[in-house]
Amino acid sequence: MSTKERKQREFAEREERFLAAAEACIREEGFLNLQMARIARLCDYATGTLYQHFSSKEDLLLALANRGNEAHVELFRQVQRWTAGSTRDRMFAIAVGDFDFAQRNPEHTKLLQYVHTRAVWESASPQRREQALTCTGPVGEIVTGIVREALEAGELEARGLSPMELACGPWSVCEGMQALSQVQGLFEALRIEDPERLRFRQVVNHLNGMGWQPLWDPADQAALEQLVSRIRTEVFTDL
Amino acid sequence: MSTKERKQREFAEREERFLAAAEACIREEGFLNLQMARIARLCDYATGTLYQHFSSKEDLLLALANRGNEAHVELFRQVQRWTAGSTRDRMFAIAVGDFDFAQRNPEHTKLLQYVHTRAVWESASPQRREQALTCTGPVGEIVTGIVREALEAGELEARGLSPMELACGPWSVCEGMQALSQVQGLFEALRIEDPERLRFRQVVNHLNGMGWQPLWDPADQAALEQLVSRIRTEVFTDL
DNA sequence: GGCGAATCGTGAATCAGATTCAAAAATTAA
DNA sequence: TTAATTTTTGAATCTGATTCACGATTCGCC
Repeated sequence: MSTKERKQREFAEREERFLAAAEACIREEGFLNLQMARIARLCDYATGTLYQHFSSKEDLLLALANRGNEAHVELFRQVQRWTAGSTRDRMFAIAVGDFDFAQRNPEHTKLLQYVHTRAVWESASPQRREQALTCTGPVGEIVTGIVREALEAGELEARGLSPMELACGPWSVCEGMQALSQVQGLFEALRIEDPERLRFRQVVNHLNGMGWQPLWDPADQAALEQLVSRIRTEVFTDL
Repeated sequence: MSTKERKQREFAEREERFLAAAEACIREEGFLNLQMARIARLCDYATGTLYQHFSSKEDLLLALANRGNEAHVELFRQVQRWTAGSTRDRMFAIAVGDFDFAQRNPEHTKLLQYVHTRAVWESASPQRREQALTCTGPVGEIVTGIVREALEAGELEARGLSPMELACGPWSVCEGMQALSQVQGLFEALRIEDPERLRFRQVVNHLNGMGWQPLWDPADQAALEQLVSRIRTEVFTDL
């Protein structure tokens, strides 16, 4: 059935072109002004054709978020390859990568936040939602891998939590700080001057609270900055 | 100028009526199906009149979120009044209250998440955004109040962070877990069975990591459950 | 009270843009 | 080559937010 396969491939290629066009549109004018018809026109297809790929605009947005996730996962893989760091430093590196990724891809970050909204999430097709969950799989594996290694090395104690549950701690700290910093003006109103430093401090605190060895002195700002810049040069060399 | 005052009062009353009607609509059919015209009609006003109060639908949604914030703040006040608990227990009580509030007001929680989205936030009027920031003020005061008290009592060390920055730690944990649990199906996919227990564990870990005395044994599940239920009966008596 | 000016409320009309679907085109099968 | 099937098309539909010209109301002043 080579013809059927070819069809499938072509279909996938077209979808990719749609997504690339959508991304271009978003770069131009932000994702709030994204128009379905414009995407189709940009690719020389009719609007209706677009709807053979995406059940709705929200569905397309989620697909776009999923697509961008690839680059995100790549960061995590880079951490995975960084065997020079301790398990704790690697977990911390995840947080640094996550932060830098958000900084470098503000539109994608906004989009991600938007599609994770209950309102939007529920308007996407079930298939797309499943795809979204699936494509966070690798992230989960990498992170729990680090946790598992730490458990085996005795650098961390499970205390009744699964590796995934343990990983959720630092994850929610990152996610939470991210969410807060997305609210424009909040940190200013709260008189918080250096959100980046604060975020990393919170992660350090949290890792300490998990008892992840070796514990850090959270007050040692210099050491923290050194670790961050070390991670940025050693792990995320391409950025 | 009593007539001018009366005008203002009537205007405010009308706004309140609009918001109440909007809330009723949302209860009926979720905030995604909220229609401006319907709200106006429910209050026996023309659509245009609604727009004298709210510059756009997003603006109205943010106003609605701000309005609901009142009940949220009330929870925090209850914690403030609970002088029987240690500072640490009080901070923990904030987390419990926050969680329970989200459970009890799912529509409001979804709405809050939605309006905090960069996309929506930026479509609201600057005045409304400011109002939103202002009305989180009391929350900040209560929480930093607890932190300050802990600092004075020597139960917590600042280590170079301001009270607000310290408070951001537990806050972001709550916010992050909240954000993750809003993504329908995520915890199931991650094989996390008891998000509530996990959330409280994360908060305990985090408070430990901040060095907030007295430290807790995070593995002591029974003690944790006891604290949670104690808080629920002693602090949030009305729920 | 009466008058013009200013403000307010109205809701039909406008506008935007997502979504649909009947017809046309292309592809496949016989 | 023709008929059946699938795909594509894009104009038409539909929903619903937003606007604005108009009439009603109130205000300040005489």
